[in-house]
Amino acid sequence: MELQLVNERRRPAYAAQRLAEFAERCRAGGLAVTPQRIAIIKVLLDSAEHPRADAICAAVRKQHPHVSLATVHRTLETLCEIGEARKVTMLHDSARYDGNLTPHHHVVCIKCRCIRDIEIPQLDRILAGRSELGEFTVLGSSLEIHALCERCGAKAAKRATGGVGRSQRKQKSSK
Amino acid sequence: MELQLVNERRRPAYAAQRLAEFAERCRAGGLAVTPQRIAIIKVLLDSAEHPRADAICAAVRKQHPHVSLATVHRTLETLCEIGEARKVTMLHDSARYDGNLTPHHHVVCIKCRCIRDIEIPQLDRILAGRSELGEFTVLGSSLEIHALCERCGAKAAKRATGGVGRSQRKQKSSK
DNA sequence: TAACCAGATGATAATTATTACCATCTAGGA
DNA sequence: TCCTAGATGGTAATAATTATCATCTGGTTA
Repeated sequence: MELQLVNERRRPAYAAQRLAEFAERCRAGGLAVTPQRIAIIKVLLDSAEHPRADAICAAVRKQHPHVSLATVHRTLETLCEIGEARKVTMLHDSARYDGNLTPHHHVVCIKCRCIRDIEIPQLDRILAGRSELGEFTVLGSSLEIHALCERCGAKAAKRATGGVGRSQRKQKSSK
Repeated sequence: MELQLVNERRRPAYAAQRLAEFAERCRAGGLAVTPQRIAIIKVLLDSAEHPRADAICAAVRKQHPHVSLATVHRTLETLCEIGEARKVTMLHDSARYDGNLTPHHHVVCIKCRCIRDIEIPQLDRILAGRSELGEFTVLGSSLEIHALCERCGAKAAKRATGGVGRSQRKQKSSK
């Protein structure tokens, strides 16, 4: 299977392009274009580290020392909501455990966060043949499929048809 | 690609088997076999919910009302270390963000938790063709490859050869 | 251009999950 | 049966995130 580390040399051009489009995309998503948001997306686009909120905040503060950590947290979530960023750690809220040791993967409902096991023997076979990846020594892997479960899908469909038309972005997942 | 939800009917037999082997496996892993550990693995094996520590604790307390939540947290981590359980949320400690919106996946070092992007166009193509999975509506997916980065792999190798031979289980990741 | 206001921010308190600590207990070997 | 390394319970401490709220400002409208 074709499988390779992303070339870091592509980053500057990609970041520049995304930054150029950022203001327009904010407006499209119904967001004000603030200096904080621009500073935060800039740091994120320039980083290869998949950083945490505190690291982004520290980097932003080099230019804008007044920025609040709460703003950074809020902004990152907001950017994810309008699709300008992606949270790598979908289920980071709390640790979840699995007693099933047989090779398997997971489907996760993005709303209620229920998880079910899935089997993909073909994928397991392909990955079992890989022991290194660039400078990394491969130990294992796990595919996480993001989905809506039956119940949450039904709710979303009902809201879409019978809804009162209020801003969709406001809907928070019911933890 | 073969890809299906795991059949829940298999669980009872699997759980019984694992439970029967549990004491022996604890000893093999250098762990005492305590009533708490047995109660915790039993709850975990009987659950399809990929539960959190507090849910496991609540279930355990139905039989052993005295069990501490701290013990449940510790035990779950310990079970993962000897390979009797698996943490679904490898990177749950804190949220990590990514500004790269092009389809890609991640390699994660299990020691230092550094993350690098990888591309697997073939996998993306396969998954893009899937819009439902049992009762789930598929939205996206993310493969997480667990690995050792160059630096951490080198450290581990040095410890293995020149080490003082103390219990490997004790080594905690340096956050 | 000026005035307005919904939404954004900063500062800080509150919450939540997890880990640290330590006195006590116990599994399992001598 | 005795002993001790390791396990546990109870609780304090920590760390990440979210909530709250007074203030501010981007962007629309008059």
